[in-house]
Formats: sequence, structure tokens, C-alpha cells
Amino acid sequence: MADEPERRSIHSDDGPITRERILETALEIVDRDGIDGLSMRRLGKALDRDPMTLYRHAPNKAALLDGLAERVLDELEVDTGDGDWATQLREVARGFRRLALAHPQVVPLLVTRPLSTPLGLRPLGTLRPLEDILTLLTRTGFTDADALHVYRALFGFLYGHVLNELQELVERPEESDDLLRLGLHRLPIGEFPLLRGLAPVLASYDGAAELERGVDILLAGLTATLKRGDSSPPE
Amino acid sequence: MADEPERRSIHSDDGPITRERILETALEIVDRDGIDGLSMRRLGKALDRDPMTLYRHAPNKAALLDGLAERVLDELEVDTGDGDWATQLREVARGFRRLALAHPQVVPLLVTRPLSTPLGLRPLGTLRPLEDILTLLTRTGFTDADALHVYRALFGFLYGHVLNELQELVERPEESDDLLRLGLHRLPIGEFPLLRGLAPVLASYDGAAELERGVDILLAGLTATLKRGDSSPPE
DNA sequence: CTCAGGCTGTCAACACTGTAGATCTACAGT
DNA sequence: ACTGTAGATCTACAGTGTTGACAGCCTGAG
Repeated sequence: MADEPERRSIHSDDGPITRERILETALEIVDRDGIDGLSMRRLGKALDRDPMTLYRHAPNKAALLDGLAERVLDELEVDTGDGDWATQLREVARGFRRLALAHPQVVPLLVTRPLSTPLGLRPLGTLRPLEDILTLLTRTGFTDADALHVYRALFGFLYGHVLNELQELVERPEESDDLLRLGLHRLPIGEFPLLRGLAPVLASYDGAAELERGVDILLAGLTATLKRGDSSPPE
Repeated sequence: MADEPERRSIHSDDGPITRERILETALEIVDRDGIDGLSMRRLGKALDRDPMTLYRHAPNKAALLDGLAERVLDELEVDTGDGDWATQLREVARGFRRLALAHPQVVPLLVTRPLSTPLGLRPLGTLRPLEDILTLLTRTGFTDADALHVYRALFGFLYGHVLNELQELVERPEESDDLLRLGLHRLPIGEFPLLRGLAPVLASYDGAAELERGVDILLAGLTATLKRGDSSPPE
């Protein structure tokens, strides 16, 4: 793609480091080795540069992690066209889930990083989905405030669902018995009868279906609850 | 409270270290200084013991963090008596929120730690709420599987709500203007008109009310969605 | 009583972490 | 040609989790 005629350094990599490239390789490392696998030194080595170079492009490691979360969240697309708001929200939910499954190791960052930064000071990329959803909803008749509430409910549920699904994901494929595969065998039968009984259900967890069901519940609840008040659009 | 006649060591603290005491002071540290403020050495110092002592009671720092999450979650009470399931769930939601607000620094641990451990191998204390809610729901007529779905929906939403609320919590009290206090002033007016316009609403965030509204939506959606199928209870 | 074994606590050491400070290089503008 | 500046590199420091060897105590067996 990029092959500059002049090479300004001994390095085999092309050109000076950009924030983009840093975040990209950082994402690779995190995707592969988890968050704890990312250290400045390792990142530097992966970029074939001295680790200290990174501090020219980010003040902190924390800032770098923020950037990572932003970068991943940037891939979330929100259709702000004026279609059916319900299906649009559903599409957002699916997109978010897709994102989370593509980068499971980043999800803790995604849901946790914003805790450290006040809303207004967050990277713009992080706020884009919020603004998009607000426009999407207000366009179809929601109050600003109601739109905000819907956003909160949706992302509240999304965060939670994704965390739940990622938990459920851990398995031990070598075992065939559900109880064993899930590690439930160890639970005292007397104290956890229901949980143990649910082994087969737990074993056949379907995240996509679970999400759809959740969104169903949410949308049903939303239309039912918001009906009293302003002009909430139908269907 | 405790003043043993015989002192078995030079230390001013009483008796040998217990896992309980470790987790307790660890919780204090985390509540005060955040998760990053907790190191084995600091914890050791707080307990007036050599840091290495801790490894007699926990194999890892990770295990210690797990224990912390478990300890906090243990405070969640679930009324498994046969009352109105909806209000019972609502009470669980309130309890969880109370917990999160009491130990905001632990919340990331709470929602994130289980990701590393398969469900069945998690500390029993962590699974207790799940089992309790299952009994609570099945007792009132839900299918096992449906009860599980309800649990998932509820805690999905709870996790998300709590994360959202804690984000919203950050403020800067020195400012009086909402835009400034939230740091929204910096946002380009052209790109984030709605978000900026919502400053007053954002500034007057009421977590409790937001939770209630969320639970309203959830319960409304649940009763509406689960109605087709088995015998879902009324009310 | 003596002795072994197992907890609990302590110490020193290792490999690593994030990052401050100084230094070096190379290019841009006057 | 000189300077300013931004990027990159090096060194060094304080702090991290954890391993392995060692000392003391308590308990139970012989």
C-alpha cells in the first residue's frame, strides 16, 4: 500500500510512527494475549521502536487504553437515516454484540474505561454513537430527554448482555457431560439444585438468540412504558 | 471487642491472619484508593505483615481480587420467600445498586472478574444470587429455562445500569454552568447539538429514578413477552 | 516426652512494569 | 549557517507480582 521512495531511518518499517499504527498493533496484542499482555515494552518491540517513543503520541498508558477502547467503539455503525427506529436500535445492538465478540478482550476496557473520565471529556469517537442514537430517536418524535432514557436503557442492557455472554462463553470442550463441561459438578447438590439442573440449558447457550430476546423485552417494555406522555411513534 | 489475654507474637494486631481479614482490609484499600492502589506490598503493610504472608491464604493476586468481588457480592440479599416476584426482583435491583454505590471502585471487578472463570468454577458466593433468583422465580411458576432468561435479562440490565450510572456520577462541582461542569463545552456544536442541548438533563441525573424506570421497562417487557408459553403468573 | 509434619510468617532475589530526565538525530525556517 | 523543534533513543528509578529457601510454632503420633 505505502512504499515511500526515501527511507528515513534504519528501521525496516515504513515512516514514523502514527497514533493509528500504535493503536492498531496494540489492539492486535490485546486481542491475542489479553489486556495484561500489553506492556509498553512489548508494544514498542512489536512496533520495532523504543518503548519511550510511545510517549510522544500518548501521555500515558491509560490514555493509550482509552484510545484502544475508542478505536474499537468507532467500528460501531449507527444508521441515523429515518427508518423504523425499533429495527434501527436492534441493528445497533447486533453491531455492538458483533464488536464485542470480535474483540472480547477489549470489552472490559470498553465498559470500564469511561468510568475514569467525565462524559464531556471523553474522546469524541466515544460520544459519536450517543449523539447518533439521539438524532435517530428525536427524528422519529421522541423528546430529547426520552431519547436519552432510551439510549441509557439500551446500552445498559447491551453492556450487561455482552458481559454475560462473554462469561457464558468459557467452556471446556474436552468433556462431554454438561455438568462436567461447565464445572458445575462441584456444586453441592443440596444448595444448588436448580443451577445444576440447568446444565443442559446453560451448555447450549445461544448468545444471538439471547440478545434478540433481550431486545424484544426492552422494546416491548419501552413502547409500553413510554406510551403515556408525549407522542411516541407507533410500530 | 476482641482483647485476647495471651499475645502470641510481637505484632500489635491480634492473632494470625485470616482470609476474612485480608479481604476486609483489601476492600478498604480499594474503596479508598481504587483498584490500582491495591498492591500486595501495600496490603501487607496495612495488615502489618510481610506481603508474602498473603500467599499463604490466596494463590494469586487474581484470586484475591476474585475473593474481593465475591465478598462484595455476598452482601446482596435475595428474598426467596414467596411474595410478588416482580417486587422481589425490584428489591434485588435496588440492593445491587446500593452495593455498587457503596463500593464503586469494586464494580469493575464485579462485572469483569467472572469473565476469567467458567461459571461452575466460580466461588460459591458468586453463584448464590443466581440460584436464589432461580428458586424465587420457579416457585412462582416460571419454567427453569424461563427463570434463567429472566435472570439474565435482569442482571444484564443491572450490570449495564450500574456502569452507566457510575459514569454519569463524575462531576466537577466547582463549575456552575452545566455545559462546563460536564465538560461538554469542548464538543463541536455542529457535530453534537443534541448532546450539548441535553446538558441540564445530564446534570440532574437521578440514578435511583433511572433504575426504577429501567426495571419498569424490563418487567413490562417480561410480562408482555413471556405471556405466550407456559403459565406465567399474573400481576 | 520426643519427634515429625504441616501451617504461618519472613527474607532475599528475579524478572518485569510504567515512566521521568537527559541526550542524540534529522529536518524546517529564518 | 544557526536555531528551534519534534521524534527517537538511552539510562535509571521506584514499584510490581511471585519463586524458593528458611525459621518458628502448633499439633498429633509413636
